[in-house]
Amino acid sequence: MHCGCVPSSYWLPGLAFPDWAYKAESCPGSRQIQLWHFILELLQKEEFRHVIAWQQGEYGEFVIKEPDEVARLWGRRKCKPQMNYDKLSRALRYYYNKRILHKTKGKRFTYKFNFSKLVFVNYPFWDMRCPTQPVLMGNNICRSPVSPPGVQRELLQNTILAHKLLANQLACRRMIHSPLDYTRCLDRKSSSINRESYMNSGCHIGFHDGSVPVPSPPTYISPTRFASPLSRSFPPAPITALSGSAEWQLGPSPLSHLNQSLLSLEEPIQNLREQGISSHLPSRLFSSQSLGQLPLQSKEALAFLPPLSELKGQLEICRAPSSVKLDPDAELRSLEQQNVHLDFHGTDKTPSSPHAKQTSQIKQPISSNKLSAGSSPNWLLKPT
DNA sequence: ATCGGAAAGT
DNA sequence: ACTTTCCGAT
Repeated sequence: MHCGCVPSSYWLPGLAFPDWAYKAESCPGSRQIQLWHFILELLQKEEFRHVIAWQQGEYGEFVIKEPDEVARLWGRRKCKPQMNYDKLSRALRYYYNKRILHKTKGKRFTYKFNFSKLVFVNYPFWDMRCPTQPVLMGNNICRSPVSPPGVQRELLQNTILAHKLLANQLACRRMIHSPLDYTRCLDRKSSSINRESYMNSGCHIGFHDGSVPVPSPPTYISPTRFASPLSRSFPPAPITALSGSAEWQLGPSPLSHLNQSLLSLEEPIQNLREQGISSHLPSRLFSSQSLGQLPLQSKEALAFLPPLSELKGQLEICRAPSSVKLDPDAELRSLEQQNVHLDFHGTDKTPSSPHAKQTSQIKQPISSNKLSAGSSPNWLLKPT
């Protein structure tokens, strides 16, 4: 990776890293690559399979097959010729407390990523096709016939966390910029976007089509409040509701945060429906109650988000003033009372009436539980 | 091999 | 902050 501070994220087939993860030594001002980025990078490349590889069957677990070689590669990258596995492993051990990695006890040179942490701060969209090799989801989110046999809990959790992240990002409308804005800011400094903060934001969301790397992701959501990849607190700050002028303070619990993020998503989604451009939108918001034994609060409600291809439009709508007022308390109560299930297939071909209240979306439970444990959810299928 | 304290480096 | 370096303990 060169280091001309290029706008694009670094795109490998299936995995994007934020730019700052690829700072080269000669690029002043940007960050050094971190070891776990480097590890992920190696894991992603075929040519290092014999050196380091994902452990089949255990999501996020990897084996360092040739410790000395990995250390050598790491030392080369960091210009530390004296690097060895003893030192490298010390660095890995520092990740334990940061919840980035943990050791798989009893297995030599085997570690495991805590992806649930990583995902929602850095990798918002993971493909669910390959349980052991996380892949960025993109435009194909609605195209691929994705129905992993027995979706692993962590993957599902990651996806949910990713949705949390995006929900929160959507809620932070003032932090969202279009790629157009960004292109402009590359050419001139007159843009309102601070380029440096953009580059350091650490969370560029983009597309890839599933088979070839996309040179330039068409959509960015950035900068985010999650500038630090390891920022402890999620969410770190109050979000701003999209709907009205009222600022919703985050409650103390993740549940209330999530509900608020969910609620703030409802209106833009509803608006999209009313404009008849909702082909990819979820027809329901759902709660993880329908998701089996996820290690999540059972009442956590989630928004099934549209593909990124519609995000921009959605964001435009986010900026539009709203006539509909949300009542957070009432919505929260409603969510708690209702066991709302997700209807994966039901495309809302018929746009809701322009005067429909968005509360109607979440007050209609779907009878079948389509994400019960053990089933093969096809919630990434494009509704046609 | 693995762990984690300590200190020093960037 | 994130290692790198060193090292005694397990």
